[in-house]
Order: sequence, then structure tokens, then C-alpha cells
Amino acid sequence: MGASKSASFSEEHNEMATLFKALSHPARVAIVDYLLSVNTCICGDIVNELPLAQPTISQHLKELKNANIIKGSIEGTAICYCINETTIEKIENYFGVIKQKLKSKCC
Amino acid sequence: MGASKSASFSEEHNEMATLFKALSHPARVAIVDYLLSVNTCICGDIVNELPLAQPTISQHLKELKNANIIKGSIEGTAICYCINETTIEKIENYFGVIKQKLKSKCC
DNA sequence: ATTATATATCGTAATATTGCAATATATAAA
DNA sequence: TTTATATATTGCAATATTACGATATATAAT
Repeated sequence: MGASKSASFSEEHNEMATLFKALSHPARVAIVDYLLSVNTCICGDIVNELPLAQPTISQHLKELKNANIIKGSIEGTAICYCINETTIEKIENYFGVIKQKLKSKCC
Repeated sequence: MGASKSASFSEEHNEMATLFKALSHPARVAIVDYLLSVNTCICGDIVNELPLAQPTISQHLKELKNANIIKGSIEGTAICYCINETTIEKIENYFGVIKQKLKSKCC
């Protein structure tokens, strides 16, 4: 085989894995970082910031959008991207819970 | 082509991407979850908990270990695994910073 | 209507991941 | 030493990801 047996795992485990997968490439981490560094939603000049061709960036943006990590809104001929706070909070909360669970443990 | 151009990205972006990649598979999320649910380090009965064969689990554990998300210590013929708190804190902090940055933004 | 600009999609090659049977390794118990 | 138990490694097939040139789409400007 080779396909991931995602059907065998819980909804939550699959959901979190999908979020992490969306962030599992340096280009996508860099895109998120860039979106955070500018003070507003930016209109797709990400292509000029990263060492990747336009179709590749477009593909990475699509993956981030599919995972709901970023949002994009059409602005004339361009598209404005920004971070989806709700999803970031979901991930942050996930680690908050882990931290709590770790408190009651020895290792 | 096809290989990720990780050399083109910053140290930090690569580092975070590596951590997220380690968590980008539901089996690995499930392993972390299981390690948190038991009250001590467990001696590798993960194989009985997940619907995957022993070599596959071993491979996933290796990836989590390589990313410093879990630690393993030899205990006779078995191996005791537990979460590496330092790494979890690093990731949690990453999202804490993101959350701070988001506060000063409109979208 | 034509042209320019921004983004998306298609097709495809290179590479990476996933999963497991078979097998190796290594310690513990008999 | 032999046997049992736990984990790791190897080899390989199936599938997924990454990257980009070529091309399509869609709005804006002329």
C-alpha cells in the first residue's frame, strides 16, 4: 500500500493531522509568517517574497485555504489573503490542552 | 523537481515545518494522544492500540523521535516512550506569538 | 474589442511518504 | 544455550507531494 489509512483513525486525530500537514512545508510556514508580518491582508505579492514560481505559490495557498488556515477574498483582479484566526486558535488550544495534561505527569 | 526546496527557506521556517510534518499523520497524532492519556511513560503497547502493523508503528515512532516530539528510553527488552515537553512548549509558544501578532491586526 | 495583469489549473517529472511481510537484533527467561 | 518477547531494519509496492512550464480564466484599463 502507501495510502494513509486515515479512515482507521478518529475524526479529531484526522482533523489535527490535516492542520499540521498544511503547515508541514517551509513555504507554507513562510507564507503564514509573511501574512502576519504585514499589517493588513495582502494582495498576493507573496510570489515576490518567496523563491518559488507563481503556480507553486498558488498551489501552496490553495492547501492553506483548504485547511482553513488562511482566507482569501477577491479584490478586483487580485486576491487578498489573511490568516483565519479561528483555526489558529483551534491549534493553539490543542497545545494548551496538551500542556495541561502534561502537568499531571512524570517522565 | 519534486523535492522540497528547503534550502531556500529560513532556519526557523524549516524547523517549524519539520515539527508540523512529524504531526501531519493521524497515526502520529494518535500516538501523542495515547502517550498523554496514560499516566506514565508506556512501554510500547502502542501496537495494540492502533490499527497498524508493528513495523509501521515503529516507523512512526522513529519520526516522532527524530523530531524530538517524543523520547524513548530502553527498559530491558522494551522501550518506554513519553512526550518531550520542551518541544511541545516550543510549538505552543509559536502559536502564542502568532496569537499576539494577530491581536494588532484587522482582517 | 484589445491588451495588460493577477491568479488558477493542467500535465508531468522527480521525489517522498505510507504500509507491511520478512527478517534482523537484542535482552530476558528457562 | 535455547526460547520467548520486544523493537528495529530492509525491501518494495502503492500512493502522495512538490515544483514548474504551458496554458486557461477573469477582471481592469485602454
